[in-house]
Amino acid sequence: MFKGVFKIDKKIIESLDKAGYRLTQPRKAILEVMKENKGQHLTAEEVLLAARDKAPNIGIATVYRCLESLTSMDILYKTTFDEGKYRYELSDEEIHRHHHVICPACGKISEVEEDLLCSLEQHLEDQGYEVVDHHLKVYAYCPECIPK
Amino acid sequence: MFKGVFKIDKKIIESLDKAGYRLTQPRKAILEVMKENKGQHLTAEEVLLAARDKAPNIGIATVYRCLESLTSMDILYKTTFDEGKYRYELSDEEIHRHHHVICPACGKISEVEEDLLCSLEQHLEDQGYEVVDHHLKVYAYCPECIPK
DNA sequence: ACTTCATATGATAATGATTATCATATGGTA
DNA sequence: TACCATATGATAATCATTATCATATGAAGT
Ligand SMILES: [Mn+2]
Ligand SMILES: [Mn+2]
Ligand SMILES: [Zn+2]
Ligand SMILES: [Zn+2]
Repeated sequence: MFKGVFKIDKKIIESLDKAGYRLTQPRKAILEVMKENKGQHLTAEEVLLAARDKAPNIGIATVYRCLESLTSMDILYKTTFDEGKYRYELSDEEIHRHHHVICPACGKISEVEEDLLCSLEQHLEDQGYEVVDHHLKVYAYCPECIPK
Repeated sequence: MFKGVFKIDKKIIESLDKAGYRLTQPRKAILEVMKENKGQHLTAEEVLLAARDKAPNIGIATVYRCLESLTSMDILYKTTFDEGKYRYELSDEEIHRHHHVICPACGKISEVEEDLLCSLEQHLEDQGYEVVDHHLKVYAYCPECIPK
């Protein structure tokens, strides 16, 4: 098993191990970057720049590959705010993915931790679906931007 | 005002006129294509191919421009199913945008017309937000794909 | 119908994000 | 410490979308 690992959650280390991934320098750097930026939504380019402080030779291809595999094991969330590129953030601990509220005026992104989709999910289950995940973006003027 | 226009909803024609857009052959072709494919989600490329039957010389740049302006006046919805490209469909008549249910097994996309986000929207309004729109994708095994 | 001209178009180049390739490096195991 | 499958970094390739620009075309007015 991996040794000499600090800064990174044991649970994540175990997931990597279980999936047969090595804990390489680039992966360690990226995981640290994502942890240090909890609550933010970073592009691959932003991750690359931040990760270079920890692993100076890391390349963009590695960043993409790593973000992709971490996403596939639910360690990261991959989202888009319709800018033509993806953004990544550390997954929630809980089962339910949080929602995003985007202000059309100032562009600020807020998070909604509450699920509040029960009626929708119940509706689907009544029809024989089995819900596994969801992505909800709400466009809403934030309190500071409400047009008077 | 425009004359000799069949096949396209009067409401849409009026929106175009109000916004100062001309009713050109390419725009007519694209609107017809979108209407003929109601309920489907088309890529720019797919729209191009279908529109060529009606306007043989239409180019991809025009398709992108047109889809963009129609989206900006809410005649079309622009969505993505995380394939690295956008898809377009004719807007709903009602105020509320429908939701998408994507089956992780077969990839089928179903639509949910019911809103069912009342509690979520109420929650936001209680905090001073003013909701204007939302995009909801639910990932759910469809009845045919429920793993036994 | 004919003229006008601002808007729209089509061909094509440019951009930007992501993915593929491949020779080299490295992590975990024995 | 040696081994070798996995991972990496440099770089080219791909693919969707946007920008450019010379030409065409709608709507309005005659
Ligand atoms: Mn978030
Ligand atoms: Mn739809
Ligand atoms: Zn705001
Ligand atoms: Zn299915």
